Amino acid sequence: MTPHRSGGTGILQAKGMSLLPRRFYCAAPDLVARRLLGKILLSRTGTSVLAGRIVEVEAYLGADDPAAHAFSGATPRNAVLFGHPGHAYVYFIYGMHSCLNVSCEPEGRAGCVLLRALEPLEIYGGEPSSVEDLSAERATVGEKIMRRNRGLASSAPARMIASGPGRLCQAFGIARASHNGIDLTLPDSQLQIVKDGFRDGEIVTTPRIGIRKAADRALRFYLAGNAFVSGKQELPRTS
DNA sequence: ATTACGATCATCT
DNA sequence: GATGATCGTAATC
Repeated sequence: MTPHRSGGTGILQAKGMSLLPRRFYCAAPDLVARRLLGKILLSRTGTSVLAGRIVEVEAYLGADDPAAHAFSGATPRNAVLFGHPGHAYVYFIYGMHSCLNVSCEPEGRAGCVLLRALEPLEIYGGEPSSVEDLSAERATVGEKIMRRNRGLASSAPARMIASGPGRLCQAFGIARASHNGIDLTLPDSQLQIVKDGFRDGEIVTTPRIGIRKAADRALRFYLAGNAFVSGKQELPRTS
């Protein structure tokens, strides 16, 4: 049983998860990016909890990274990047898509991590009273909501839910107007990142996707072999 | 299987 | 007025 290669939607115990503290984010973006792999993004609304394991990220630096929004200095749009670490930076792009970043570095220094893909998870709040309790209705609510948010049929493969920065925002209902600037480290925050007992396997490093400037820098990171990473599937070698 | 393009808008030149 | 940290569909090989 290799958790990072789990082929489908997993069940997650709410117990045993702990909220990442501010200091987790107070470091260079490439370090924070690697450390975020395997952690869990939570969106808690009044009636539901959406959860996804972070399986793909990109680091964006500050003044020395031409591909970063912070490269040309602070503007109203990117102000969050220059504030305290551990906050959500949400921007709108291509006229259609929202993207979610997590700010890092101490206040005054810009830098962030773009979340590029999640493996959808189900949160189970209490002790399961039976196996049936887990496998039936309650255990599929989160994915149902994500599919509905994405306009996906129940027959669509699960990797269509959140394998891409725009997709994961749509699945979680994340937009700039409602989520930009949220502090991810507060116990009552709608958006949080937590750790559980998950251990990463191998991490793959590649150049970042879809950028023209600084396209050679290897600042994209993902969990090797994970089926929920964006882009075309890596086919297993047969020879 | 791979490539091309349209949608659609906040931000910056 | 152009561009982009994208995605889904259509066209082409």
